[in-house]
Amino acid sequence: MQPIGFKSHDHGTCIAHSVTSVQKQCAERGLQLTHVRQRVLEILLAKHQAMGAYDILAVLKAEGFSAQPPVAYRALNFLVGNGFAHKIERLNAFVACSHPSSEHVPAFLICRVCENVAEGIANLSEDTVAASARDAGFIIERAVVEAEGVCPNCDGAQP
Amino acid sequence: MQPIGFKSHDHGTCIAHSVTSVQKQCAERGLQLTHVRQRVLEILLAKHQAMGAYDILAVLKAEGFSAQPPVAYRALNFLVGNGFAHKIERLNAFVACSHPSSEHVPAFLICRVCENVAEGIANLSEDTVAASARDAGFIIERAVVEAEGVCPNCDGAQP
DNA sequence: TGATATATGTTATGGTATATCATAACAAGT
DNA sequence: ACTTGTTATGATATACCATAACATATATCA
Repeated sequence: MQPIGFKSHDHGTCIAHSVTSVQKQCAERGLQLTHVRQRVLEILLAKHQAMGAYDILAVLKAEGFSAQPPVAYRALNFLVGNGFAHKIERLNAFVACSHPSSEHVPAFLICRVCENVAEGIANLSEDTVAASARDAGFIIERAVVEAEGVCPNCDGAQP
Repeated sequence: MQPIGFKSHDHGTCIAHSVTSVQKQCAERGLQLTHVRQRVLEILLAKHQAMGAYDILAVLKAEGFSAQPPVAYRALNFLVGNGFAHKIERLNAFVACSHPSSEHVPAFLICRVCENVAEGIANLSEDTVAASARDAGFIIERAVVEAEGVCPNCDGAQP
């Protein structure tokens, strides 16, 4: 599967499709995609840059939502916990999931110049990581790959 | 290569060997392994659990070092920047590197029960991650794998 | 309806990290 | 000796990230 995020595409339909997909999954799984939760998802979808909780909070505030930190964190925890968004630990920031319909190990390609983020999929089960874990008797429940580097748009433009 | 950290071993010699190795590398590479830096490395080596900067700071303080946050962060940045330690983003914490003599993509196996951490080595270049990056034209400069799960010592003991 | 669970509002606080400015220590050039 | 460059420390303040705790409201279902 291809990472998205470093190619131009139609954000409008991209956002609409993702929201529809998440709504459908919530309905199927008995999850409540409340107003705030959906709005936070949309805010994340509107960028391919990772957003900090306080950035999101600022947007919510401008729209008249209550804007104490827990409001953002609760919505983010809902989205992350159900696979609709991811937290990028390296940046203490969040992104909407690009592949929300399937279980996967996300691999983030983080451009250190423009700070855009693309999400790919890692296949750790065929990596030395899986062998290490097996040898050690360690059971992997969740995993993430975070790679920092330079995206094609910034390569050459800036060192 | 095997992860270490979930097997018992002789910490005393483990620490001594690591410190000697790092001292040697610093000498070769013209890096100054100052008193604080070495002490922080030793503090990290003394555990296989990740330590927060403020945990380290508390130890330093007890030993009479100056104990403002930048003291710990500067030493940690030196160690991380030169490959002698790693930061585990998921925990906002630091561990001494288990393979300080070679460039590698570290893969952390983090036990969510006992919070011990083992370090293995990932081979992303043969993972789908490398293909994704290549397709996207993204140049990976640094990467890390963080896996959360249950270690062999905790499996069965606690759900 | 009433009982239970889930979601939100709000205040306060805890934990992590860095910016900034000042100083020390030492090496190297003039 | 004097200046300059460089690297490491000391110290203060503040920015930034995240959650605890408790009250209130809304949904869901027996």
